[in-house]
Amino acid sequence: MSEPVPLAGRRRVTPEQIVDAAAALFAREGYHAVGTRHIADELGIRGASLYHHYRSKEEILAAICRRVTAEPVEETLPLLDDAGTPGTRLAALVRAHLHHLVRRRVEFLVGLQELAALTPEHRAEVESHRRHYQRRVRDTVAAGVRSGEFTVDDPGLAALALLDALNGTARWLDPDGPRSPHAVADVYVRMLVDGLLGRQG
Amino acid sequence: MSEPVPLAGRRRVTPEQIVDAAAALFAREGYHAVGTRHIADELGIRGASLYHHYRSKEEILAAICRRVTAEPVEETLPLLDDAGTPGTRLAALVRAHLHHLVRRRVEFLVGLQELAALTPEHRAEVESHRRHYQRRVRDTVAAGVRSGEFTVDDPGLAALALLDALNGTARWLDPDGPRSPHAVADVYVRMLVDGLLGRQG
DNA sequence: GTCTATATGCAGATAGAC
DNA sequence: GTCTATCTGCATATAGAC
Repeated sequence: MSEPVPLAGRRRVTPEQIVDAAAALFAREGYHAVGTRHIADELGIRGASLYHHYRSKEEILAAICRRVTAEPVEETLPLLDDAGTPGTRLAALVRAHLHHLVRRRVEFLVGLQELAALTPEHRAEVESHRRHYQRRVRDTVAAGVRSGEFTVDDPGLAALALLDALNGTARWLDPDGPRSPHAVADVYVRMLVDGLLGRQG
Repeated sequence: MSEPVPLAGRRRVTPEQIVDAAAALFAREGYHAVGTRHIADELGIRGASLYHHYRSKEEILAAICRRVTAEPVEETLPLLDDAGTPGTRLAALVRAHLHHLVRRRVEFLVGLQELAALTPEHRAEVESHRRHYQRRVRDTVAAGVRSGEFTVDDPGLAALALLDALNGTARWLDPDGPRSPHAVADVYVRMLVDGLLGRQG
């Protein structure tokens, strides 16, 4: 998130600040509803100045999406290679996944909703990362089924349901709300790993 | 869905056909990415002719959203008033909810993603229906907890997780794919009602 | 109920000064 | 690295003929 963005005044901006400001606007109003001038206003610069940092508005969107698809693969997925049973490893993934969703909430919403606005190349990149993530979760669920730790019928569907439940939190989980993300994570581990996946013991 | 829409040629259209065509386009490309001419092209009429049926593009969007928020409240929610335990009633709701998602798939995706494009009045209407639906599910979960049928810690979070898992299917469930919606519903009832909610017995 | 023609405004993007 | 000025095109919506 870098730092808070001023509302007006002439200044120098970084590519990071542009991505932050654009992500917040895209998440709230939608990519196509937000003009380049709108992004620039938020940063206190003129629309033309954006093009010194990015070659097009779509490149800004792609930067947002890249941030939010590469990170989980690089930072969260390795938890599935740690020691422990599939159940303990997936419990760790659930917590880390929710942590990531809170940290990158607006970027995540943009990446989820604005896929259609990406060029085919950029979209393919995002979808490839997402499929990879989903496949690793599914394989871990399947390992737990084989070892007898889980009791689901279809590891593929279970992985989809688990990830959809996790990702859905981005729409309503408020870090400053009554339920802290940490408390939600505790409940979700029980509901999803113990409940949905049917962890025994 | 009424009937298939021709690709070109001069014809008379109904408000239903406009909504169908617009919903498909909005779901695929996003509300703001689709022009009124684009919708008209799909129907084989001119852009101006749309304004005989709807006063604005946003009214078309509102009609799509109304269709997909009123229906579940009127058709699916009554299942929670039937006889049976909270578990059997929620199992029926899961099946009906998935059935609705398949039948109104594109409209549902639009209603989920384009809330920000609605006028405040139309958005309030949609959100009110949605909150009502969620509240009824939560209350039924809570009833099951009180009766000892379910074992979740937080009925509110459980309802959210359950609905997020259900709604997520709209993004990937393909009626013509390898898993039939009916088969998916069977698995989801087991995972969500027996698993996530911890139904005993 | 659809058409042609058009009003009006803003979109993304570029050129070149400072 | 940001600015002013501007290009070009398409957006939503309306007026009035058929």
